[in-house]
Amino acid sequence: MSGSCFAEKLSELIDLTEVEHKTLEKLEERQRHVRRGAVLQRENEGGGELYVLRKGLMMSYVLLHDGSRQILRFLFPGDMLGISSAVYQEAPETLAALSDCVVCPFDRGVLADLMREHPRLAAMVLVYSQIERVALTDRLAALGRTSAKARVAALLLDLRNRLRATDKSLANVFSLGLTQEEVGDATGLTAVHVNRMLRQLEEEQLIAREGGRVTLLDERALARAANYVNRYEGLDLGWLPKAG
Amino acid sequence: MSGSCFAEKLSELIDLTEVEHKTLEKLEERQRHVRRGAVLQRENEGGGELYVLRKGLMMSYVLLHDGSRQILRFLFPGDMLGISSAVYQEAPETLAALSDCVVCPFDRGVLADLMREHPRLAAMVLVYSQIERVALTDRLAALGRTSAKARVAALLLDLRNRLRATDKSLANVFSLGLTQEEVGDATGLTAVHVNRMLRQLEEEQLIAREGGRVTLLDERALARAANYVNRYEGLDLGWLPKAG
DNA sequence: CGCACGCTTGACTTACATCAAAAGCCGTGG
DNA sequence: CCACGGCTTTTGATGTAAGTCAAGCGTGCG
Repeated sequence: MSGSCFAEKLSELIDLTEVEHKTLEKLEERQRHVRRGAVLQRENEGGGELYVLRKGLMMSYVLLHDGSRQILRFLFPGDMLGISSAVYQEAPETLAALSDCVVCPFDRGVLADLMREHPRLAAMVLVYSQIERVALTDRLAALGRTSAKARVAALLLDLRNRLRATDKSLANVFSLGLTQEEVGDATGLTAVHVNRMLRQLEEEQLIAREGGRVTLLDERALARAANYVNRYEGLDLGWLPKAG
Repeated sequence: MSGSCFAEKLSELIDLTEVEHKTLEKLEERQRHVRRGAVLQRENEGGGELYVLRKGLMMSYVLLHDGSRQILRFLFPGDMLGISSAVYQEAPETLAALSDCVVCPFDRGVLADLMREHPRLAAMVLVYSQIERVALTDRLAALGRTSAKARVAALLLDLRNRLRATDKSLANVFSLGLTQEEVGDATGLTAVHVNRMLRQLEEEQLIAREGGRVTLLDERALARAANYVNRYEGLDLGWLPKAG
């Protein structure tokens, strides 16, 4: 087992060579602990570093002029953070920790080195950036065209699926680790309405709740109600450049 | 001037070498004409090819179970299309032409070659994919947290700015080339409500309209109302691998 | 010419927001 | 160990932005 979280994630899709492993370990040489609630990078500030998230749950969000917040994405162990901020002089989004986290900061130059020396890894960075793109378009469609209930259901399904990516043993029960306010900021709803939607899902026997833990009782029906597609399946990587 | 649309777009950000130019021309060796309304690639179908859009206006969209449509993105000359579809066995989105278009199809293998032999171009593909990512998150925030009027205003501003990227002479007047239904499908609104918002923007002297042409009368106020940020500025490319 | 499609406008409905208040829960300090 | 203050969660009453339905109009095109 490698010392790199990112490598571990890549290993699910391709077989890494020894050299590739070594290269990826360079991304995670340094470590930094981030307290729950702390901000790793603030919107409109410069000097964006890149990170690999090693442990914990984070989110990225933007604030609008009226003070409202839109959560753009939840971040899980193995995810690479701050690529978009690295491309801009000023970060387009804030990165904040939802639980105590461990991140590995690395320099943009290291990414450049990686792209120069390891085309296949460069291609994989592009692949993940496309997976994320598709996840964003799914959410865009959800916000633009689906009901409040569907959006909440989709969020529950997606969180569970992404948690499961790091913890295979995870079944239908999990603690979502978000306040209803945060669920609202992710789905474009108010906390009050999120509460009502959760209760409705509960009444319809689609989920159960007790003390912050959620159980998905009827995953099939939930996915139907949410227009949900699991985007972590169905990839095609046959075209990648050869290793080495 | 190069024969490649994509190269032309890249040239705005970096100075391409002779060899890089040659490489990019390979992406646009073949040409295909696409009629207004025609579909280049359909959601959930396989065999996704990649394209560079050379001429015209296209869009990508998804259809939901209830038949409603969410337009994800408008595509302009110089844009690379179908990267996300190339990563999946089945295309996650439909590509359709809003006007008569010319596209240049190329194989995923060509992209792999490019990434292997030209790290700097590979990095630029990643950069554009991040610019697009940020554009999507801006739209996500708009759909989740802003009013109908703001969303319509943001769409008008963005269309004008992106049109101007291909035609520098474009000022404040342009024909948007979209039906109000399409504007609605992009902003998560109904055609009827789009109409009302346009009229309101007109009444407030923010825009003027006549026969499909729109004039932005007060760009500053419009941007403020829309929470709009132009994402085609403020890039930082100092970290790119060296050419060659 | 006439038909289809897009635009416009009005009347009415509805999903979600807002406002408000009470009750649980959780860490902190006396 | 308990009391307190500050978050969350929950629920009800009311408001409103945007959707739905419907009809009339202009216009380009077969």
